[in-house]
Amino acid sequence: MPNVVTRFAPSPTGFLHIGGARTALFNLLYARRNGGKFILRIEDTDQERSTPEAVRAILDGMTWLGITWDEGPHFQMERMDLYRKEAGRLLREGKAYRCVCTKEELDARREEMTARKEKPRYDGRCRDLAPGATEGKPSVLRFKAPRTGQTVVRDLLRGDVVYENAELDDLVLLRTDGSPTYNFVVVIDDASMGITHVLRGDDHLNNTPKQVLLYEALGYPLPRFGHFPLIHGMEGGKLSKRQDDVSVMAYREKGFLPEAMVNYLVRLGWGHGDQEIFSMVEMQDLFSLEHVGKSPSKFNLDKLLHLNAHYIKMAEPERIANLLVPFLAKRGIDAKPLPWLTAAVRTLLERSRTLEEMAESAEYYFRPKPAEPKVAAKFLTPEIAPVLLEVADAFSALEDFKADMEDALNEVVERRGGNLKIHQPIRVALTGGTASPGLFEVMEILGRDEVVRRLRGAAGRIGA
RNA sequence: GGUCCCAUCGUCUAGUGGCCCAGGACGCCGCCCUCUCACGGCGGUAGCGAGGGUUCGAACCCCUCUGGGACCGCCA
Repeated sequence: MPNVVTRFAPSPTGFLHIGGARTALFNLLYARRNGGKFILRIEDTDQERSTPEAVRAILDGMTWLGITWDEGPHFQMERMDLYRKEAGRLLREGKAYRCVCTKEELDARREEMTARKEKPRYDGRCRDLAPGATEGKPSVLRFKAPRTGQTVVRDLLRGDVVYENAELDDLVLLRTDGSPTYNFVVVIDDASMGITHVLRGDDHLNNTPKQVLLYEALGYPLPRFGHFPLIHGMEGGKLSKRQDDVSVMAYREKGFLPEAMVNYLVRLGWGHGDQEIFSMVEMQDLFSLEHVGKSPSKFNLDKLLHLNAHYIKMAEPERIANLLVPFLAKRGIDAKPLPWLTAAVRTLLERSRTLEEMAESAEYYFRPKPAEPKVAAKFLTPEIAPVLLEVADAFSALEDFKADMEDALNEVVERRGGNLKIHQPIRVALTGGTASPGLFEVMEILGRDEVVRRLRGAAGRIGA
C-alpha cells in the first residue's frame, strides 16, 4: 500500500471545469511527488443531474491535459450496497435516526430562521422520536451529530480550524428514496479506498467537520485534509459561464495546447521560486503543498495566451501542422498535414498565440485574400501597378525561384532608382494584409507561379 | 444573518524577523533588431489594504478594522 493515495472526485453534471482540472492536477502531482497513487472516482449519486455524456467529457478533458489516473474510474452508483450497509450500522448503533419532516416543512422552517436572521439549519425535532413513531411514514436517515464540544479540522494548508459542534447540522445520510447523499458517501468512499490525503477546493472546508464526525461515528481512521483556494473569474468572484470559459475543452477548441493549459493551471495557486515554465515531469518532481497559496487567484487570459504562444513556438512543426488541420477546416480549408503545410506552419510558429490565430493567419497560403479597401488604397496605388507587373515578369523568368527571388526583386528596385518602397505593396498583393512572416518566406511557400498570379491580379485590380 | 477562510504591483506569484527603500512573470510604455507583424534583447511603470501593538529590527508575529470569498439543501 503506497503511503500516499489521493483522488479526484467530480460529479458528472457538466464539463470538466477549470477549477476541477486544477484540483485533479494538484492531486495527481501530490501523489506523483510522493510515490503514491491517484484515483479517479465519479460522484454520481445525484441521478437527476448525472449523465454519461458528462462522464465522457470529464474523462476526455483529463486525458487531453495528460492528467492520468492510476485507478478507476470508480462509480458510486456501483457501491450502493456498501452505503446501505453502513447506514444500517449507524442506525443500529444509535448514531443515526429516521426523520419524517417533509421537504416543505423544512423549507418553511428554514425561511423562518432566515427571517429571524439566524443560521438556517435542522432543528432536530425527530432526533428523539420513539422508535416506532416513524413506522410506515416516508422518512430520511439523519446523522445524530453531537450537540456539544468542538470538532477540529487539521488542514494541511490552513492549520487547525475549530468548529463548535453546536453549529453543525444533523445532515441527511439517506434520502427518502434510500439513495445516499454526498457527505455520507464521500466519507465511506475515501475511507474504503484508502485515501490518505483529501485535497480539494475551499468550498468543501465547511463540510469537513461534518465529515470528520462521520469518520468518527463510522470508526474509520481520519485522512489528512487540505483545502486550496478557488479560482476566480477575470472580473473577480466565481468563474462565471457568462464572462469566462469555464470548460477545459473550450480552450482546446480555441486552439490552446494542453501543456500550456497545465502549466498555467499549476501556477494558479502554486509557485516554485521564479520559475514560470514547467513540464509535467518537472511539476511532478517539484510540487509541494507548502508552496500552495492560501488566497484565491483570478483567471488571467493574457498569461495563458502568453504561455500558449511559448509552447507553440517550442513545439514540433509537424505536430502543430496536424493539430491545425481541424482549425483550417473550420474556415473551409481542406488541408492535409503535408510537408508543405508544415513549412507554412513553421513561418507562423512565433506569431501565433493560439491555433485559431494561426489558422486565421494561414488563410492566404491557401487562397488569395483581397486587401481591405483602406489598405489597398494606401499600398496598391496606380503608381505601384507597373512595378508589380515588372516584378511578376522578373519572377516568372526565374528557374530557381527560391534562390534568386531576392536578387530579382533588388534588380527591379535598382532599375527604378534604388529607394523604392516595394515590400509592403507586394506583401499586401500576396497576403491581403500588412503583417505577415518574412516576405521571402511567404513567397517560397506560395511558389513562383502563385506569386506571379497574385502580383498580376493585384496590378489588374488597380487598373479597374 | 451565522460560521469559516483569505489579504504583496492591474493580474499570477517569490518572500516564513535582518539578505527586501520587496524579486520574477503577464500586461502596459519606451528603445534596439528589422521588408511588415511577431520573436528576441535592453530599459521603464506599478505593490506589502488601514490602524494599533510585540521587537534593537517587521511584508513576515499578535490584535482591531476594512475588503474579498466559501458554506449554511433529501446538490456535489
